[in-house]
Amino acid sequence: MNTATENWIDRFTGLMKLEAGIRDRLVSGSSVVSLSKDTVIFGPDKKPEYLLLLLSGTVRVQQISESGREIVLYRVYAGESCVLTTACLLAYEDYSAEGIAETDIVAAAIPRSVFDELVATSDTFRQFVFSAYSKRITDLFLVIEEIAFQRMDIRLADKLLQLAGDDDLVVSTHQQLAAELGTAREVISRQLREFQRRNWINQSRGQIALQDTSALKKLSDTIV
Amino acid sequence: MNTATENWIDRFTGLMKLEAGIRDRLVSGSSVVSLSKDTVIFGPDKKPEYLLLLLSGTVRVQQISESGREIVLYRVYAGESCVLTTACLLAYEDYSAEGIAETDIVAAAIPRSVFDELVATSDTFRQFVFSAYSKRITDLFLVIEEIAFQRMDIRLADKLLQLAGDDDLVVSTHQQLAAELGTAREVISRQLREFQRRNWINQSRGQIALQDTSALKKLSDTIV
DNA sequence: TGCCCTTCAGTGACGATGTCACCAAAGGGA
DNA sequence: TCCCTTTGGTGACATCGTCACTGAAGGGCA
Repeated sequence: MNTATENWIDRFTGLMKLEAGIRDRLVSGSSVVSLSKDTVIFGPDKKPEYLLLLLSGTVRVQQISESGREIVLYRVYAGESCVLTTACLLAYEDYSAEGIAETDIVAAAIPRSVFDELVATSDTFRQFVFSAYSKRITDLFLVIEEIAFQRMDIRLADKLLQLAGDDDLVVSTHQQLAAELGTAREVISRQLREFQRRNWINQSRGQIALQDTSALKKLSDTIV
Repeated sequence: MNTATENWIDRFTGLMKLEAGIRDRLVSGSSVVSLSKDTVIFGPDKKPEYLLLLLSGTVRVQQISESGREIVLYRVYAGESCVLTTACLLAYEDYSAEGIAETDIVAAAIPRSVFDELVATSDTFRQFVFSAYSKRITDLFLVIEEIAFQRMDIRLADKLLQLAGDDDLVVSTHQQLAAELGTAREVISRQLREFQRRNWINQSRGQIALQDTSALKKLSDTIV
């Protein structure tokens, strides 16, 4: 194990202050794993056995309804933990959500037993875990509020800005954007056509170039 | 403290097997409180300071958007815990949800420090807490799926059956039902008129008598 | 008892969103 | 080059959300 992976703990702000003994236990009790893009990390047919702390890459957590429609619940970025899987570890009932590696990822995998031990012995670790829960649950509340009350044009403008890289380019099909927002492709196509008409974006097959991010930002900040 | 309140722990299936010492600590470190109907237990302006274990009554957890529209996220019933407030205790950021006593309630209140201590020292208690998290999070996933993908008539039929007492009577205004489902009063009024036309219900001011629960049940079981 | 006032429910019109059926264009592979 | 899959476009229509307004029900009070 090289220095880089030994020091992965420092990438997590909540863990930097971990007591030395606990820190060693965390390193010795976990392993650094690599997973390739599109790997299903957990899902209805795949119970998670580890708590993942993401060192690089992103994980997309989404839900698929019986009718086949999808919605993205949240994303886990590097430096964050896939903490809701700990709830899933206990498997109160079937988890209808699934987590997918959106890129190639590297993560520290903590087995259930070590997780348990650390929660019991370290205040700092416990604080880290509950704080991560808090963030996720708050995210879910925001998703509910958005779906229930927000207009689709505002949600789409917001999502485009979120997904755009530094080059103001969103690489995604209309269908994928529809799944992000839990709506139908046609709705996305219509909205994008309107954005295009206003010269806010420039569409081409499978990607959208943002031309006027300030206009999109203004729309996404609209309070209805 | 009388026998009834000393033995409240037995009302929680997850706590019945608690180790004797832990059990004593839980009883001595917490207090049984009574709160009257409509008390705001936690909310944007009121951080929770205790984990509540509900002995009797129900708590409604809802969210209010900036535009004033409401949606009910979930309910906590007797024998369950208001566990998401533990995440709120750490207050990652502002909690936009609020918890309201829907009836007069009696609950065991566990201070943060005791909660922390118990999570650290008892496997059983820790299991209880994470299991409760799991249930709540699963509930939130179901709410998201419903809002995003389910037809309103199906959701309303389902909600009427949930809210009806043994006498098949739902005491609620159209406005309150709209808040339950995160929609507008007019939508509820129109749906109820349709249910009435089919003789499934009988409306009067502020209450709805269910006439044909099997028809409502059949509708609510519809898979789209 | 009669009046007032608040709350609750009904309604039409219309815009926004979701669904369905179908078509057309783009691009990759044989 | 030709197919075939993926992607995106479109009209028609149903459902849902919003707005403005009306009227009915019931409680309080003189």
